[in-house]
Amino acid sequence: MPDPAVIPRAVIQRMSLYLRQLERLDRDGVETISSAQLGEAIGASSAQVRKDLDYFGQFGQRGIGYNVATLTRALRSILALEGEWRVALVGAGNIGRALATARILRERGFRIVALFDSDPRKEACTWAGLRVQPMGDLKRVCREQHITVGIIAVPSDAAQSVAEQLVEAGVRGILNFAPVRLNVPAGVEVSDVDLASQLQQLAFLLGGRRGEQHQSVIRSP
Amino acid sequence: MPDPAVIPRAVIQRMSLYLRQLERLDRDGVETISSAQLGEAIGASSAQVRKDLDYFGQFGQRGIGYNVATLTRALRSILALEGEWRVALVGAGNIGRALATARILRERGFRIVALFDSDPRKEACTWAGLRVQPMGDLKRVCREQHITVGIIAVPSDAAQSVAEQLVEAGVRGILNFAPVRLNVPAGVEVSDVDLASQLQQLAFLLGGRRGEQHQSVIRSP
DNA sequence: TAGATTGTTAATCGATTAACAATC
DNA sequence: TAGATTGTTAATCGATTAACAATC
Repeated sequence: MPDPAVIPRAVIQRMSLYLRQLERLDRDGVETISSAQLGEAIGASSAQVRKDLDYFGQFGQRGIGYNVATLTRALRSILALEGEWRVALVGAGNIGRALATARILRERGFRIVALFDSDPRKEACTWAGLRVQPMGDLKRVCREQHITVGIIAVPSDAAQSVAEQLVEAGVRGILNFAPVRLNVPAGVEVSDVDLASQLQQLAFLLGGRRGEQHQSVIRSP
Repeated sequence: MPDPAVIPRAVIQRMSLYLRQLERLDRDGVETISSAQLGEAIGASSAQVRKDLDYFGQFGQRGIGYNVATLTRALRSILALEGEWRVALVGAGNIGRALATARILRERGFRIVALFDSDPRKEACTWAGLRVQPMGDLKRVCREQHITVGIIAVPSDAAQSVAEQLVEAGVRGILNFAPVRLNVPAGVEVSDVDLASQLQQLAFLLGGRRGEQHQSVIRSP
């Protein structure tokens, strides 16, 4: 088992994918799975799976594989997903509404418990049973509600300020939809969702191909 | 200049971040930028910036730096962003509506030109001037409209089928919001948006810290 | 026992950083 | 010229894969 202090981001990312797969298997009543099968499901090699798990301990039985229920519980514990994370969502725009209404986050352990927007006209809105609150209340509400995760879904030029207010309010993890790099103090974690960047990467991979009529630039191979 | 056939995904990702920064600088009237400044802006080293650009050619002037306008145009061309990519959005749910209504994608070169949903009741809807169309029309419309990129915003169990229909309709790049791994033929590129996974990674990084009262699991250091 | 599969080390592969000659 | 900064190679670092003894 390697030094647990230095676990690569890529490993953590795969851990969450393993967990998702394991939860599915568990629901389907599968009892045992091998590293080869688990890897196959998420697009990794069996060696990769075993190495990843090795960062955290020994979970399998030689000759047999891994017990799905046991490993599921272990990964939930490792990823700190026992219990529920309480989330504040800032920005009552299109994305904000989609996230507040969607149940996928709740099902995976993240519960949005407060909405904020700087526009007073938005305060009339109630989404998924939550009233949109003014930014001035952010600090107090986050403290009262024991909120430790924030989602930033505001325009780019407001994002840094919102990040600072969230950190000031005790938030330690931020999911950021604004296409800017946030400056946060050490100990605060930021994860960016950058859809335009992802689409641009797709564009590169597709090269000049955009339908016969509209072809314009073709990368040399 | 290294072999251009094998460009790491990480390089492409940074290229799109460089471009975003350059577009901002260009708008602000900045004429020249060094690799150190450009790296600083996106959180990379100057060597990294120079190495990344080196995959595609020579764009700078020794002793001076890079001309912002020139480099911006070069990156747009490299990322195949001259002109507009035509996009089909499948799934008229929360996320679908947010994406259809948001203008950020359009501003960055991606135009949603058709919406689809399998639920006939959704066909009454018109978002951002686009009527929701039945899945049966997907193939015909994608062909007619020269659509080469698709966005999947449907429930997990429908995602693979939608992917297949999109590929069948000529789509070559897919942005996938469903938390499943899509199987697509070679030559089709998939980019996943997995918000729950991103939040779970944050949860791990935050360890057991979830507000004093609610602390439950703490990872050993 | 024989076959299967883990845990773990060593080898390989790839990506980042350091360094510096070229040159504006 | 002197200072700055690129383009590019070599050195370092880190992550993935291969291999295999341990063992169910």
